[in-house]
Amino acid sequence: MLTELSPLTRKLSAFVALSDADVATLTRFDLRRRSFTPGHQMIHEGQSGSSAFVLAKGWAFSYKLLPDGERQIVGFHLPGDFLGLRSVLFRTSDHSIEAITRIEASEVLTSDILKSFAQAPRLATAVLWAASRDEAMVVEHLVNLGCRSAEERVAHCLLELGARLAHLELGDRTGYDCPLTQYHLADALGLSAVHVNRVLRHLREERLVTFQKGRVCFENFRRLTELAQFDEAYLDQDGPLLR
Amino acid sequence: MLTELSPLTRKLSAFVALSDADVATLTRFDLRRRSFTPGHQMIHEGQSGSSAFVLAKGWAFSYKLLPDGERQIVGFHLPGDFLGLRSVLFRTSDHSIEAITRIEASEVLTSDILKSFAQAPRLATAVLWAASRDEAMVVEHLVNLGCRSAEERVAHCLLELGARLAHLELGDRTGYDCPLTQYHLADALGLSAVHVNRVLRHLREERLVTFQKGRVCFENFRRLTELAQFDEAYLDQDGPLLR
DNA sequence: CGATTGATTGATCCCTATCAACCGACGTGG
DNA sequence: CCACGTCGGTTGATAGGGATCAATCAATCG
Repeated sequence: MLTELSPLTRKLSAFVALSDADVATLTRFDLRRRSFTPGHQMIHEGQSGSSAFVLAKGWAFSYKLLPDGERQIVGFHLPGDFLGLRSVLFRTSDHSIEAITRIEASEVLTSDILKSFAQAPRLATAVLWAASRDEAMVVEHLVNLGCRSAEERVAHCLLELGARLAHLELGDRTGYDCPLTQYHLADALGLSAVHVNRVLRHLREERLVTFQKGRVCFENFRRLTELAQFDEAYLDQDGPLLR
Repeated sequence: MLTELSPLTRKLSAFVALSDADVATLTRFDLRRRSFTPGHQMIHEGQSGSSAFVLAKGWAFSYKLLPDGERQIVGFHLPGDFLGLRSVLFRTSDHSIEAITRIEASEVLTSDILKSFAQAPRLATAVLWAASRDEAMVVEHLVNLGCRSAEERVAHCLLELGARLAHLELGDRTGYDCPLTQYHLADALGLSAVHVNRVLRHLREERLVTFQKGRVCFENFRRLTELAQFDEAYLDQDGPLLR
């Protein structure tokens, strides 16, 4: 059965045991299927009245631009992720989201979300949980920038993506396909692209990871995890709180 | 009337128009009043079964510790803030919270929260909104570390605290009382305490801000805002989405 | 085929960490 | 009441990590 559920349903089920009615409501989130080409701006900072999306296939990233042109990538988004929830709750979006690969996603209207909360309180809890999990990822990202060296940051980022993809069965401990450029990594990690390149070379020379031609290969998962002080606790919370 | 409402109620009212029943439910969050002394650990990372708090008076901060002893301060908390919501939703806390000043707070049990969601769906939406606002602050913090220089970071941090305190009428454009040490700033901004000191001296010499003896004084609010590229949009969202 | 995008490497510079020392304020205990 | 330890703030000297500037190269593409 699980294979027939949408990625979002699967994700939320990990938190609360959803009733059939809840699942039905969620299923309604999955109509209005759309697809986007690489580079498409799905959500614009400052835009009001934008809707949210549930990512079904492909990679995206959310970011903020500063007046001086600097770009900070806040996070990368993978299938199952809820995109632009904040843009809907606040009426005007405080960040932008861009497609990296070709993307398939379901558009979710503000009214869908608010109505479903009124009808299905368990679902509201589940969405709050999912939002909290996203916040936990941003927090870990913050720790990454605040406490770690360039090398540790790159390692941590590659490991986090690996762990998230593994949950989706899109990768394993040997590696995964990764459509990011070194510029993406640089803007996510607060480094220059030139330095990201050097760091990747060093990690390769140390036989820890390689990231070439769209593929990340873990050469020494153990040592890499130690180097990055990577602890995936923040990614998979232990089972349903609400039964 | 507003003055009789708890800080949390006031905050959530800014988003959804709460019914009397909702307000009553929230009022129940405000029993179990407790107080803590400076330095008290209100929430421990890794601890399970901890409860959440609504901060009524005083300052606190949440942080994460890395295995190597580095500390990243994730955010500072002011009256009205919901502390440890994530610790409750995930069963085990992924961060710690420590009191900076003497604190008064109301303890909120997990069961209170979950029950209230079932009874008052609007309230669930309001809490989700509040959580999203917190996430927006973490995101801005991330941008701070990723894109700004030491000087800009310090300026931005002092401005953000000023704006938040102004909303609470605990400060204005001239300045505010600030119980932070330079070590707090350092750990929040990914800098060394020594460097924070130098930056503060420089900002003082440039007649932009002073931070001495527990008081922040804005000397040139305009120029400081420009320097920090500070835009308070992420702090106050425009009025109720749900009426 | 020229143009663009992403990866790569080298040289140089500067911002910030680190180490070290010192000061004043405060609290505590002999 | 003074000695002492601690904590927060301050300043100086030095070192290093990462930015910046510049050039080259491979792959892709209209």
